[in-house]
Amino acid sequence: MSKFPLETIRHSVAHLMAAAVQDIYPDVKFDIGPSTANGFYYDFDMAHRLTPEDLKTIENRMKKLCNQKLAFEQSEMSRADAEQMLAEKNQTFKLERLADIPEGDKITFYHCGDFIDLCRGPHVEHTGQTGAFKLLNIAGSYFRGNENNPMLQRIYGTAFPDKKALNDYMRQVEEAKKRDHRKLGRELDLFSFADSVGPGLVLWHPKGSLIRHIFETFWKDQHYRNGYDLLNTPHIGKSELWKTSGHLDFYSDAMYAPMEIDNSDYYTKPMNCPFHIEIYKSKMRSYRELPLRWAELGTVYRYEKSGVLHGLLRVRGFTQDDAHIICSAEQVESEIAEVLRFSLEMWKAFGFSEIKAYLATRPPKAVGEPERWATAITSLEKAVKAVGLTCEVDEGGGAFYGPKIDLKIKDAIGREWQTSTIQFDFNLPERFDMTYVGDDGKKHRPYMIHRALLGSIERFFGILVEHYAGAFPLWLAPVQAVIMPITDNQHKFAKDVYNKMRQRGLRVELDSRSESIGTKIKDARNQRIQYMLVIGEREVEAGAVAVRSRREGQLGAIAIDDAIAKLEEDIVKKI
RNA sequence: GCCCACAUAGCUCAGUCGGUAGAGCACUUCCUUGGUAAGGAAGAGGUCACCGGUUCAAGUCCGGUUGUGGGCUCCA
Repeated sequence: MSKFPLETIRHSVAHLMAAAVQDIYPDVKFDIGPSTANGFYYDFDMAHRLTPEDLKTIENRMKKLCNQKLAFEQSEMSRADAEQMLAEKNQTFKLERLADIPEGDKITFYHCGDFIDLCRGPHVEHTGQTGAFKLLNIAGSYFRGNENNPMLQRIYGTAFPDKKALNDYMRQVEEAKKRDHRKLGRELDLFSFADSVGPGLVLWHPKGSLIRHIFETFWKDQHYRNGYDLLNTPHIGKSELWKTSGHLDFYSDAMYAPMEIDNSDYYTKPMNCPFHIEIYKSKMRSYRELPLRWAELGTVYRYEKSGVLHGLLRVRGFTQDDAHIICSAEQVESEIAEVLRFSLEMWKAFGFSEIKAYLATRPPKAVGEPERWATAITSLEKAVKAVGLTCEVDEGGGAFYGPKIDLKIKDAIGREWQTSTIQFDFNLPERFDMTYVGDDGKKHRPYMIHRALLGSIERFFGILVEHYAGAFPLWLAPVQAVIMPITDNQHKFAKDVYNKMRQRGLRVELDSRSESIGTKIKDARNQRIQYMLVIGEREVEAGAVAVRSRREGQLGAIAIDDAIAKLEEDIVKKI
């Protein structure tokens, strides 16, 4: 064990890496090199374009510096001296960073061999104490994260107190790679993309479509039971609709170009809200109708920048599990609480129970009366407390049109995903002049809440694949059982079992290939099939199947009806 | 969109110094009829992402385009 905190080790290794880079590329200009949740990085600017092979070279140089046990020494400097030194070294990025340090704060440098860095520390004592480290990859990164600034070269790495901890981490990274939904999507034949169709446009294969169908049906059913009504709206709408909604003014960069039909411009929808609002406006509304809870699995298209597309997690055509709640001021609080309760219930059904809330409040530039914001934020806070969620507050982080709560869920290997969002909208009710008649006979402006629980079906599906590592619980599995006759003599019996199970609505396959039972088992395992039903001479005689379960292993011969009952029980229990 | 890398059979990948394409798995056919993670043989499968350039000759070198990956930025 090291006597230094992990962040100190990682930050020191970042310096060590910078020292090695300076040795090899003397013209390098430095930006910053902090520790991160999983390691560290350092940003450089230099003439040489780094390649993956360079990482080995840099790593070797780092190891040499480790052996020299060079001390990390702190020194303090006046602002003027610091400026002069950095200017002499032509460290322009460091000069800007120096200017960020508030007047009156101490200005400290750390020396390590020939490398000097503006840094508040702390560091380990010498380069022999830097633990076990590894450089991982090279990336581009804008100075200060601003795309108008020059792009720097970033090297990511990680470090741990000892070799074992590093190896454990690398194994965990491997595990995450094994679960990658893009890899599993191909192996399990769930979905694909085609160059000829276009980037970010998902092709759902039969098995992926089946899983999707199963949870969409569940979603619709749950919504109906929980007081929602279901809507269907078109995929395109006229420009005047998007002008009224403000999308053309504020969001057109992310919209697909219009198509002209009968002298009107039609746009594919980037959001469902305007259509739901038009349904609201199709007749005069009374306070007696409120709250309205309208849900739709609405497919939208957005022009996401090419560099951000990522498997199913970031696409250009996707289906939001959208809903809009239109209600009066008095109803806001209970409606929000109900949405949160419903979200948690939904996530639990899909095997997620660790959930955190993030509340975002009024930004400097915002629409809507301050009292409305205050009401909304108070009701969000109360609702989070009522369901017992831990909550972080992002002051001023809300959208200009209203405050929001986002939920983050933790998956099977501890990664957090931002999924559900519950947002107030003080903008669209104004723009579309939504009203209802109150008990006073006067027109009132309703509150409008957007919410998506799963986020997008595509993204949710990707998360689900990685959460279960492709081994879906029985109620979601596209294939619940494979029936495997050992020889051709059992084919007729196997076919009967297959028909019987299929008639019961079980999703079964019959593997009648002329392959060994070992091969059939191997293939079914690779497909993450939960139940393998082997039929040999003995089973035919007994009217049974030899059950092998993904979770429970060999269960021996079980009578057909009992096996069916067992599967049906698992489906109900959602395991 | 920006930086860097990559693109060879359905998949995973070889392909040396520029000389006209390879393996394993998958697929098809035949043999095999077996007891819980790979039985055997044969066959078919390629505009080496696309467009252009250099060259007697390009999968290989150069430029562009498209797509993918790792990041950045973005996600009112």
